[in-house]
Amino acid sequence: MNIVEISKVLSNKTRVNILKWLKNPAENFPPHQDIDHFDDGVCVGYIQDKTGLSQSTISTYLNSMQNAKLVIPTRHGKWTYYRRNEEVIQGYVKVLENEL
Amino acid sequence: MNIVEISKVLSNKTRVNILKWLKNPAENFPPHQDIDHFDDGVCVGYIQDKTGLSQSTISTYLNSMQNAKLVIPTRHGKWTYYRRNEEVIQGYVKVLENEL
DNA sequence: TTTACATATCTAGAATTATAGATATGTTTT
DNA sequence: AAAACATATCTATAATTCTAGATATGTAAA
Repeated sequence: MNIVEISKVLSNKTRVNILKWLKNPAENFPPHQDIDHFDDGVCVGYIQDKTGLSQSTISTYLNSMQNAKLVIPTRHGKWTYYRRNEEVIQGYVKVLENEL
Repeated sequence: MNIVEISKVLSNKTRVNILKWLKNPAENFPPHQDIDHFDDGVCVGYIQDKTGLSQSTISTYLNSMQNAKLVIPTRHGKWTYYRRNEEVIQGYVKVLENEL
């Protein structure tokens, strides 16, 4: 749980939005075809479409979010699905509450 | 209350430390001479000494923290004292709790 | 009213982050 | 096995942040 590293992730509007969108995938993304639920999160392509940024940029963003343990990737066939890591996200808020 | 702007402040170890130190000035800084309490916070010089960074850097940091409304400056003679803005700090944690 | 002092602002170079095109990797389909 | 597809990584440039020295401003002391 690294305040500085997580704050760096949150210091970008798009990355904050991605986290928010992932709270409610069904509301923010089209349904997946190969998988009829969002249990493992949302595929990179949908996230990219929603942001309008390039594929490599979004992949880089998701990688930094994964390094900070804010999201968890799961591979299904050729897709990678990302979902929130609620434990870490809530833990971060708690740490701020206590330490900040 | 801007998540991105405040996160930028928190994405630097020194700035996070300054906020933490200001929670308990009497424990983290020497007593002031012109003022015998810490009601208005801590003067820039003490903060600078504690960090070991240059005067201009600390002044810049404090300015960014003030812009984000995380700290409140008060001038006494030739000194400027900075204290935490608890309302905004707690408010930020609440916003994260709800929105993130 | 100079001088000294505390802090703020200006300026500039170094370091980091943002962003995307090109390419690589792994998977599925044909 | 080749082609198509989704994502990751590499490479490079633009933009931003970091940091400090120099300078300016405001206040107090001599």
